[in-house]
Amino acid sequence: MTVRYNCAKCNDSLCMHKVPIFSSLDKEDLKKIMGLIRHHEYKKGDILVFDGDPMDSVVIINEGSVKAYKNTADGREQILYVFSAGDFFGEQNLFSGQASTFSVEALGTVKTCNLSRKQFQELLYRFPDIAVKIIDELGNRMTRLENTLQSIGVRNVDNRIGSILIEFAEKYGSNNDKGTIIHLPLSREGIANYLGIARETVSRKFSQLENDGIIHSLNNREILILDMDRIEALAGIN
Amino acid sequence: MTVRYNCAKCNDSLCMHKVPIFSSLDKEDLKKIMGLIRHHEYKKGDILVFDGDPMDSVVIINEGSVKAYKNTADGREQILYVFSAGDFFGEQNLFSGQASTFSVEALGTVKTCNLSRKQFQELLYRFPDIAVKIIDELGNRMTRLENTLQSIGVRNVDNRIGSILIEFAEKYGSNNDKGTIIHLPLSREGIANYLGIARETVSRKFSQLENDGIIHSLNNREILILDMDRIEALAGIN
DNA sequence: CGGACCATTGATAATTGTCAAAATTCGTGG
DNA sequence: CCACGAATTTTGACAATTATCAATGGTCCG
Repeated sequence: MTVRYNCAKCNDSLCMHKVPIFSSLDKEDLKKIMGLIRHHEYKKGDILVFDGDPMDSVVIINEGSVKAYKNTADGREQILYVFSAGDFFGEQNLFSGQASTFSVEALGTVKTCNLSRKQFQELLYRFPDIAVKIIDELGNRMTRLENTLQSIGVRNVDNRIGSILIEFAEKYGSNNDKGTIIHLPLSREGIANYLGIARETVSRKFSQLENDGIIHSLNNREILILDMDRIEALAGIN
Repeated sequence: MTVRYNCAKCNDSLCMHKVPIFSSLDKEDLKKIMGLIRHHEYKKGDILVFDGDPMDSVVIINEGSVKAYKNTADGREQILYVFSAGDFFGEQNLFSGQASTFSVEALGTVKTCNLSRKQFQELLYRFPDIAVKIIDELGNRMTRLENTLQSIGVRNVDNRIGSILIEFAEKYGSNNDKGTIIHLPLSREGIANYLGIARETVSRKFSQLENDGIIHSLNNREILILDMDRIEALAGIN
């Protein structure tokens, strides 16, 4: 289920390098930290953390992506974040030692770098810049969460669909002579659970966009954005 | 509109004392910080910060409460937080120097302690404990935001009404031989904008709860919870 | 006391959720 | 590489919920 592995890329400092919170450190310092890291590999569907589990380490995504979500008693799922390479989680409960407030599941093959809580704390005291970077990153994440909350709270379904397409285009899109191809990290159901709507509604809205010539669905995981301007209009000015 | 005032309570260190992020400092350090603080007073309806304004200071609520919210282009409002005494905001943009990502409005008479961004940064480097406290507090706030997101995303309106009553009971409630009296910080419209539903729906749900003998509305800003168990059942187990 | 503001109620319409079935896509094994 | 079964997605019909509009009633504060 979870596999320890030796990451060649990590050994030459590359993996940590692309993690923003460590970006201010020099090669020497990075090497020291490197020794503290435990690598793990997960495959699609593996659960990295269960909501309510004690968190004893900070997990940095090195490759692949994961969803962080909460379940209601009756089984409905709300996705809070989609984390990709360079993102981290588990820092919330770093000092209080509280249990995780969400579950985390691999959306495909995922490689992580794990630092124990204690080691991470020591780093914070040794390198004050890291603490500052973390506050900064938490601020960014909070801003994203606030935007999602606004989106679900007051914006209509068309707006939300538009917004998620723009978000995914920026994170998972590649340009092409026809438009932008997005490799979706989530299934239709995942998108629905991210936007707080029903799976079928996502299908219907996508079909409608396809009829209007705004997008073209290549397969279940890839869509081509033909008219980004109209997607932006759909999302509403943010 | 905004008044500078001299806070007797602050001068004997009490105001800072109840701010969690400064709680680890001793009296001497507190006194030094005290000198850096600028006090402001606002009255109901005053806007402390506009969404998009540059933020040059961290604001700590000393008395009263405020709402932090975002507006869509068509004027709909989503309330993100209700901050009360001891809470702070403006730290998100501390290092990046970014503009505020929400507006903040006084819900009644509000007194604040303001620290300039530069002064606050210096404090962080001088007292590493403060940085740790802030990361901790940001973690808490994020957890609250995640819960709100889940609530609006997947929980039905009854659940949300139950949840907000519990939240307000904890923060603004006082016990009584009949039950718990809540002094609501928000109007019906405010509650609606916090829960992502229409004003009229809040009225209807409250009326229904009153008919069922679960609550009793004393006036526009005070309700008496008669049966907390059934409120908890309404909210669903969290 | 009066006027402004806020809250409630009713009727209706619009949107989305739910359930069921068909169609498509995906992945595995031959 | 194809075929098959499983999983996912799409579509349709209908029901349920909530938003909206409009009018009335209540509350607060000078």
